Amino acid sequence: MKIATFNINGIKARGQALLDWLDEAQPDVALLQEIKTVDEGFPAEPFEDRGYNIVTHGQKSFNGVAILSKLPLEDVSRGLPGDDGDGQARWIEATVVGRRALRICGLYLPNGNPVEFDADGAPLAGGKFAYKLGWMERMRARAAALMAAEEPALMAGDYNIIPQAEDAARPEAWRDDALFRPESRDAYRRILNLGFTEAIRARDPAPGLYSFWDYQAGAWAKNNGIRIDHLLLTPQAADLLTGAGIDKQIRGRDKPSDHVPVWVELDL
DNA sequence: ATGGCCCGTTGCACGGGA
Repeated sequence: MKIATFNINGIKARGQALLDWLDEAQPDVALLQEIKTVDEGFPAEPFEDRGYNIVTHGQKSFNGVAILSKLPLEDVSRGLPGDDGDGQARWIEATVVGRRALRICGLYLPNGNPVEFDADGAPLAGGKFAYKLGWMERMRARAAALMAAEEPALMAGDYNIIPQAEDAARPEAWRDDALFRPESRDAYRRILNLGFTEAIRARDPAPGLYSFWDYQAGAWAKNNGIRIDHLLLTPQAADLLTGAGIDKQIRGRDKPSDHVPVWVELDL
């Protein structure tokens, strides 16, 4: 089973590019981020024509996540638990059943910029950096529950986290950015350290693997990229891992997203 | 060396992204 994550930066602007990639890559499951539409605005027909079931958790203009799956999706859950007042659509879960069941979480982790602190040196309450860190603590709680279930599960999406310096072409340029700040990377590692396997690094420890290139300043032409889209697997899912990759070539096409798809193959 | 983009909005500049 091939499972991919792809921040498409707007389903309305990226529909055809997404269809082209689906036709080539043939993922069984695609986790989408930044659909940037309400649920009713998702253009479902061409995806359903290709045999995909679709579940969405959208909102107007910003954010929004979705799951496309050639297998039936069961027990769909929308929103990250832990804050009923959080109106941002950044988390969706479902179970897909192949030879055995796999719980899948699609996520769009907050960017977190600008990084702001109060007079005591704590992340400024109400600010975007504090929202990011709070969201990650809520995610850690959900991740711990997945781990405790001792079943095949994965959490994949746009993490907006550069895990290590080798995940950026120019790490010094990101030093004070919310994607690379020590607080952000520590929060990511607290999740990882629950026992998850990050698929790309598990398969290929080489530096220079990226999943995002900014639209500005010729970043793609210079290969000035960062790796911020990740797939984290529980041990029971990691045992099934047979392949992982990044579809980098997508970034060189007309009207691309600034992210590219990242995928795993699981033997189930 | 520097700066360069793109998406959605009941838009016509701006917020948000990373």
